[in-house]
Amino acid sequence: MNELVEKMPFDNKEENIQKAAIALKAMGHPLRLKILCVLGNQEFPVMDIVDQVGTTQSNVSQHIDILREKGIILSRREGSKILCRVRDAELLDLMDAMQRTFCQIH
Amino acid sequence: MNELVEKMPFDNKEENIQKAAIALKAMGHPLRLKILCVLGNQEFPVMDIVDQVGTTQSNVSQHIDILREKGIILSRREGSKILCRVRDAELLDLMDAMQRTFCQIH
DNA sequence: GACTTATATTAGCATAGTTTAATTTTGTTC
DNA sequence: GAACAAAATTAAACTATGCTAATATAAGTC
Repeated sequence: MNELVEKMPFDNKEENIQKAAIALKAMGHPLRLKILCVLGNQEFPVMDIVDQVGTTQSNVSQHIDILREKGIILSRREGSKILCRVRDAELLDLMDAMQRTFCQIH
Repeated sequence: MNELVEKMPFDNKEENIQKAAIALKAMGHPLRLKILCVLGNQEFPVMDIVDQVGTTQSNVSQHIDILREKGIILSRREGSKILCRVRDAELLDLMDAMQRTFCQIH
C-alpha cells in the first residue's frame, strides 16, 4: 500500500505503542525503578523494600500499587506480609538489557 | 557487609537508576514512543515524522527535543531539514526487546 | 529582499503525577 | 478483644507534563 510500511522494522500499531508506553512510564520513575532493582529475581515483603529505598511506607505502597496495576510486579499475601516480585524472567532480562543500554559509558 | 548485597543481581546504584529512569521516562510517552517506532533504524526529517504521528508540528518538535535532550535520538541538519535517528543499534535492539516483553499476550 | 518551507520557541492553561501526613484496614499474638 | 505489626487508603499541597496557539528563526528560491 505504502512503501514506507516495508521500511519500518518496528511495529507501530497504536495498541502496542500504548501498552509499551504504559509499562515504560511505570518503570520510568527513580523510586519505582529502584524498587524493581531491589526486588531483582527475588520475592520481598513491602517492609523490606521500604527499608532499602529510603522513603516512607506510604510512598512505597503507592508506587508498588502503580507497578502492580501496570503488571510490572506481582504480589501475594503470606500471613501479615505482602510479598512482591518482578512479573517474570523475561522482564528481568529486559531490565538487564536496560541497564546495559542506559548505564554504560557511550 | 550486608548479606542482601550478594542477593541483588541488579545494580541499584543511585546514579545508574537515575540515568535509566530518565531514559525510560523519555520513552514512556505514547507519542514519543511512536516517534521512535516511526524512525526505526532509519533517518527521517521532522516533517515526515509529523505526517506519520498525527499531531501538530509544534508538538512533535517539542517531543523530539525531549528525546534529543535525554540522548534517545540524534539529529543533524541537512539543508533546511533536520534529520532524526535513534541513537544507536543497541537502543534499537532494546526497543525490539521492549516490544516483545510488553506487546505479547502473557 | 520578499516568499515559502522547515523547524524551534514561548507562554498560558489544563491535567497528571508525586509526596506528605493522617487515618484505616488486615492480620497476628497474647 | 486489646495491642501490635504490616500494608493500604485518603486528602491536601505541590510539582511537573503536555497541549495549543501564536510567534520566531533559519534556509532555500525567485
